[in-house]
Amino acid sequence: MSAETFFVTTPIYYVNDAPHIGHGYTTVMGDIITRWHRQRGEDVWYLTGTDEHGQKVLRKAEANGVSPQEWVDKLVEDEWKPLLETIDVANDDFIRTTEQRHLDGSKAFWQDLQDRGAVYQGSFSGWYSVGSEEFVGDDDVADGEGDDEGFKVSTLDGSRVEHMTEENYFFRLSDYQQQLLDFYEANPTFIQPESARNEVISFVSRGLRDLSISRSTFDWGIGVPWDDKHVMYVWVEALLNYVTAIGYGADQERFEKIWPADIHIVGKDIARFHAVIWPAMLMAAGQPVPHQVFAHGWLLVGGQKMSKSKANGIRPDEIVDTFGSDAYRYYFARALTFGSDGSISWEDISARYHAELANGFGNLASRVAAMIGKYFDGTLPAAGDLTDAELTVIDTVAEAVRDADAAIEAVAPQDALAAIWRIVDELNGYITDQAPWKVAKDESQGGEGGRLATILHTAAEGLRVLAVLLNPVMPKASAVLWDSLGAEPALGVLADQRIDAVAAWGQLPAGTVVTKPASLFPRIETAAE
RNA sequence: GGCUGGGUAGCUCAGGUGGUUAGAGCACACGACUCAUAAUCGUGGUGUCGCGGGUUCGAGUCCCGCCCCAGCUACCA
Repeated sequence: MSAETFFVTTPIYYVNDAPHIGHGYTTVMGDIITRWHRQRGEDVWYLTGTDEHGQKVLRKAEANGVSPQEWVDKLVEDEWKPLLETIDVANDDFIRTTEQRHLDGSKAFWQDLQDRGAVYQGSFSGWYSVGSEEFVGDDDVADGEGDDEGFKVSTLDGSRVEHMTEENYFFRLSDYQQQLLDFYEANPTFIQPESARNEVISFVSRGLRDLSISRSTFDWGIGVPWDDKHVMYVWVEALLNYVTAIGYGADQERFEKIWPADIHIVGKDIARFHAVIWPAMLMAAGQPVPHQVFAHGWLLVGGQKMSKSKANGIRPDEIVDTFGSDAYRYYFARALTFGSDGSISWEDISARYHAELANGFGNLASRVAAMIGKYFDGTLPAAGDLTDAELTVIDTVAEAVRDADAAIEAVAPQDALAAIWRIVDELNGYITDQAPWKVAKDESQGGEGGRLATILHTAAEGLRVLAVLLNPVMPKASAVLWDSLGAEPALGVLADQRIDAVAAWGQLPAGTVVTKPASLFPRIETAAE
């Protein structure tokens, strides 16, 4: 058996357009899950990338008077890779489907399918739009009206369609219906959440048809290895990125170490490709199937699905420019139930930023550091005897850590953050109750091991835990906090702090240099709109 | 049409297998405090739980019917 690698993927994004907030959402969630697992000490690999073949890209490039390769190169460099910087994503790899490794790997995979008898040559017939030069799904065809009376038209663009038949290659998807159903039955968490699982099972139960997996009417794609008149159907080719990126057909040892994927994060619109076609292809190729496909919901703005055509999109860099990447990451993880549709709004982002990040967490870090500076000249004092108040803090922290970890295990980042925030609330309450500023007026309670020292040490320990737990979600602020606690010299690099060890109390040694950081989340007075 | 999910306080949402006066956060009001980012802490009200029936000692939670929203019902990705 292969060594365990926790392999997380996002879909590879179709480069037809510029990235929007939904792409950022998917990628951030994958990043949060990845970073958390990394801090559990697991061997983790996080893959994202771009899908660059297909007729739409070809036509877009032609319309812009450049070659498709030039077109995708520009989009990837100018739009897609910068997005990762913008939202502070630490992916381990970025695969482009125009890369040689993907070309080679895809051909190897196809050859394996062919060798195993999973592919045959047949004819595909369907409605073809001459105007847009592509096949149109049956559901997108309607009777024409007016000038198109008597003809069938595409409801997508109104162009006339005609029934056409094309020779191409087919994948024997129909052979896998029962295997898939058995697999879903035996692996209840393979497709999550339940709503997505229901739909997939319902779909497969109705029967599967073989899938045409090549095209011969254009050539912007990867050639079928034994027949260069055909290119691979872009969807099938795109799915292969998950294996071509990790050495399929080229580096067997590496491939076996990383594959299968532990979680494919996808939007619910593409759940079926990942939960039906993809495992069937892997079964056909004799490869293990992924552990889980997690389908997240839509982002709704004003109750409507966000889209460019509705002009209700909010650009990722717009949010990041105003609130920062940490707040972007926090907002999507905290405010939405991963897997369900959820409402977002600028007002809500701003409200949560101020209430939860600035007033709640940021101010907590600020007040603790300020008092250690004021009462102990910035040197963390040793705690004295613990009272029930401290024990309550310690218990709250331990329980929150357990709950947060369990929530990540269940792919519920919103619950993890809710659990972590119990620590923020507990600490703010604890400090107000203990009123160290009053204790400080009593000479007898000062000094190392005194009551004042105990309170501030406890608060600092709480912040230490928060920095560790929030690092996967808000790496920038967590790093600032870690630094302000003077934790690194004693405890090491923040990213190396383990989740399973974080709750152990008293890790910050006395004598640590605590400095008051610039505001973690300064209030945004100019929050317009 | 069929199937899936949802319709719960002003807003965003929790509410396994039915059980005391239906919850959280935000917002709002009042009070406390002053270490802190005019931050923090405490207290407080509000809900025809989509509509109409039914089962039950008892239903947001089960059954029937209906209304509304979203999605799926394969080759645009």
